[in-house]
Amino acid sequence: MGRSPCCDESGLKKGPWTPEEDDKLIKHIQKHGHGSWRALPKLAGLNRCGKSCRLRWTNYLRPDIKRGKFSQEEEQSILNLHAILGNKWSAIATHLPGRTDNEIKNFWNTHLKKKLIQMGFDPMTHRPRTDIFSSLPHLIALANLKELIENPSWEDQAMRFQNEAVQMARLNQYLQCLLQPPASMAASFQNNLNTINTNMMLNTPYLELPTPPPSLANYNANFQAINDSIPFSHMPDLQVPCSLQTSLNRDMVQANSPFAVLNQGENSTSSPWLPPTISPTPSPAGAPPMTETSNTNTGDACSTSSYGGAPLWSELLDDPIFHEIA
DNA sequence: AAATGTCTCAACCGCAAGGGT
DNA sequence: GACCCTTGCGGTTGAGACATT
Repeated sequence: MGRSPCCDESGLKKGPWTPEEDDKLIKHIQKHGHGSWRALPKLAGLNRCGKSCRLRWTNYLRPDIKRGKFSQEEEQSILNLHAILGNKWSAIATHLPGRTDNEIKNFWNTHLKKKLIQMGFDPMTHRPRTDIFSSLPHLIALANLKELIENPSWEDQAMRFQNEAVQMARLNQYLQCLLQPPASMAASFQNNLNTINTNMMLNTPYLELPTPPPSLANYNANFQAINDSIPFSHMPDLQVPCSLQTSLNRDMVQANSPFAVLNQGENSTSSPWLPPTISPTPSPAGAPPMTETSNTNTGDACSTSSYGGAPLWSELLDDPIFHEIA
């Protein structure tokens, strides 16, 4: 495994290490320490560059390296630390005894990053992605709602999430239709989406929340099971059903909704995503929050009445265009 | 069973920081 | 201050393993 030699200008060997080379390196370091990495290869009788030796030692041969799968706790730690430190792999590694920065980086790139993306989170900021197309996972969750309600078994849900890619394509198509003329329909959809998101998020006594359909309790339990199966408890809102919509809206509310005042009243200084005492990595300047875009597009001023309306789950699901495509 | 696609992760590359002269 | 050398870090690559068709 590993990268193949790309050049051999200096006559030094590159590429995967043999057991003999490993043995030489280990014995030399055990006896003399690594000293100058540049000088080490000659002293150890290795036809390698010092850099290669250092990498092999620090990432693979060091005796205190813990190998094998990452535990749930380690995974959780990486997520938490990455939310604070960003791609500072060496800094993250210092908090995970026995794990190397390279190993953590690989684990992040192959597992954790994908998970976050699938759940609609920006892997760099750990915040919900706010442009409409990158929020498709949120919408997919909505698209799954009806079937989830009718089909509460875990196996079926798992199957459905595996088909996410197909549904994303369909939903994309659906959105394309909606965002084209007639503008009234697009505006209606966007308005519905805003309202759905807000209703799902604002678990607050200040608002009159819509009454959920009777089968929603099943749905909530199912969603909880899904959330429980994915170790993202560092994001507090993932503990509740419809977490994806919830988090999306938290962003929305914090940014510019009329309910920002309510939100600030509870926790005026710290981000809900990060520990309060540590400054997060600044988010890159990105697209404006969803509501800003949508409000501009639809002319909806985010009035209080629009947030206190009837439940709109069914309105989305009953949309004939959605069913025509899906 | 073979072909093809996808995933994993060890190892490489280039750059930057820090220290010495 | 300028230059050189060494070390460390983060991004990327690609062979091999594994899964799917």
